[in-house]
Amino acid sequence: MPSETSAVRTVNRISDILNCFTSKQPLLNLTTISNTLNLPKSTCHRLLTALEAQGFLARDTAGRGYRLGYQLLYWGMVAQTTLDLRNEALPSLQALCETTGETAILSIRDGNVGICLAMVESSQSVRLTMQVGRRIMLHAGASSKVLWAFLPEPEIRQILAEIELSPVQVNTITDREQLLLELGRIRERGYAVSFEETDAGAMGIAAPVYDHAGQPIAGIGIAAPLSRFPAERVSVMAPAVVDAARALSARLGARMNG
Amino acid sequence: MPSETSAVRTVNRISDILNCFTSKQPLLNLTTISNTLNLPKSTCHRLLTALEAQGFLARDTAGRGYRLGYQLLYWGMVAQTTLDLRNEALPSLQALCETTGETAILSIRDGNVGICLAMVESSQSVRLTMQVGRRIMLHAGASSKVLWAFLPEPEIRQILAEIELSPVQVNTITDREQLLLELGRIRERGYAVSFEETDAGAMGIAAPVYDHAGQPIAGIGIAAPLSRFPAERVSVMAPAVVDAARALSARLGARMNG
DNA sequence: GTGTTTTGTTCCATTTAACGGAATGCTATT
DNA sequence: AATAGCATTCCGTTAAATGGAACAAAACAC
Repeated sequence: MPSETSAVRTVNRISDILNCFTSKQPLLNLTTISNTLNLPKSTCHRLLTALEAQGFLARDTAGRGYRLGYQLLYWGMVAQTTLDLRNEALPSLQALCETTGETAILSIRDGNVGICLAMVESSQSVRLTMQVGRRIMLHAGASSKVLWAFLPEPEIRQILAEIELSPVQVNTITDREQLLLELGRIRERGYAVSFEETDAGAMGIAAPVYDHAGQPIAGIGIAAPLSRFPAERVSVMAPAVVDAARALSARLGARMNG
Repeated sequence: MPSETSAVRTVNRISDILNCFTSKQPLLNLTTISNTLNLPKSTCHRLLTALEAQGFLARDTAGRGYRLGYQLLYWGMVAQTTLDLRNEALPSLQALCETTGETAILSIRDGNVGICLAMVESSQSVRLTMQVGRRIMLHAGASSKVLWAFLPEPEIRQILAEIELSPVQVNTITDREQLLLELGRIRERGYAVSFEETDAGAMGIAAPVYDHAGQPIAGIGIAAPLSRFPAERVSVMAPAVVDAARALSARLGARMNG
């Protein structure tokens, strides 16, 4: 599944190599990577050596394989601290977490994936967990759906055509028609809701955040265990989420119509 | 200052480009990068476009420039969760923070720079702050000095010859002879101490962590405001730091001599 | 310990993919 | 409308990356 569409092949290859590493597969050796990407061993070896020299990768202590390097840690840190959206959002998340008592999440769309940009965890012992930086699929979960429900129709159709609707949990929407209708409902309602679309025993509510140009650029929401959050409670808590999103939008310079 | 020594030029260039971005200079445009690296604009443009396509970089909302992309956030996250040293160290840091009441830091050496790998912040209102992933210079601060004080002599001399001893704070050691002597003192004492070498009004204590092969691979230490930590208190608190380092080493499979 | 397989590393002739100078296009700014 | 400061595209050239194959080093089996 090597990626295409890029002006410099080497960049794609590097990206492909880095994407071989996941939390579940943190340690890979030359042969594995070479096979996965259908890259000749010598080519792969040369790239890996170069990546290691620059700190993209590091050899495991025992020398048994490669892992992601500390340089990525550093760049990730710089990326994080320089995202002004994130900085602006932290107070809103904090407030949202306090008023609802649940984990508050800021998500953004990057192409056809969502990313958790920031998070404030509920202090309750039973709580939903997320990791900053984690990629999420656009079709499942309130924080994901809200990221594209408010885009212009053509863009929505474009994304809908491109993404894969793999089932994640019992209620994941896997039908394109259904999903399109759901996005419509989200627009009407002004916020997205999900029950067990991504995690068993979990639900979520999320509302869109707009930038100064009026473009939907992020989603702010909460995730809670079902046990504490029956469907009836959604309409009670949703306003808090919508308000938080609106407040953040305002802080980013968005002008609300009406 | 483009880096050399790597098998694939493109990898170096990518690394150089990414390193143009810092917390202080998060937003850069084509011309700036092109000038900084002495790279022809067209070449630079092609690379930037490719990097953007793969998520290494992202265009600023207003389209005025490039910033580090979310993909780096993701890779950074994966790197962080897969570093077993970090996972092993967190309990030690937590304990150290509790017994001393100060911010506890785990640092490692990556070539000629140190990196803050993990941190547990003191709950005191006046406290030292660090950021995970931040790069630190090897010659200033206890957590830095301890990273190479216990290396074999030739390696120490090698590093000493390569690094630049720029003054950071009032007490930063900027003389190579002095620094060599200081490293000797650290070896004798078994831990490193610093007073205002990196931050005004701050001090630090750090001890070496050894891996299963007996190699010094990390440093564990505390950083505190001077107001709370006069020189007399060092000898009282140092054992706690040394113990934490020793405990972590043991957990990593290091066998202590004696 | 010896043979065998697997994995990692180096070599080098070939060719393609990256290169970069120059021309063009696009926005702001005055 | 003119200018300046950028960003983008073009295309002939060439060096830089390529990858098959040979070699080396572990890891494994017996």
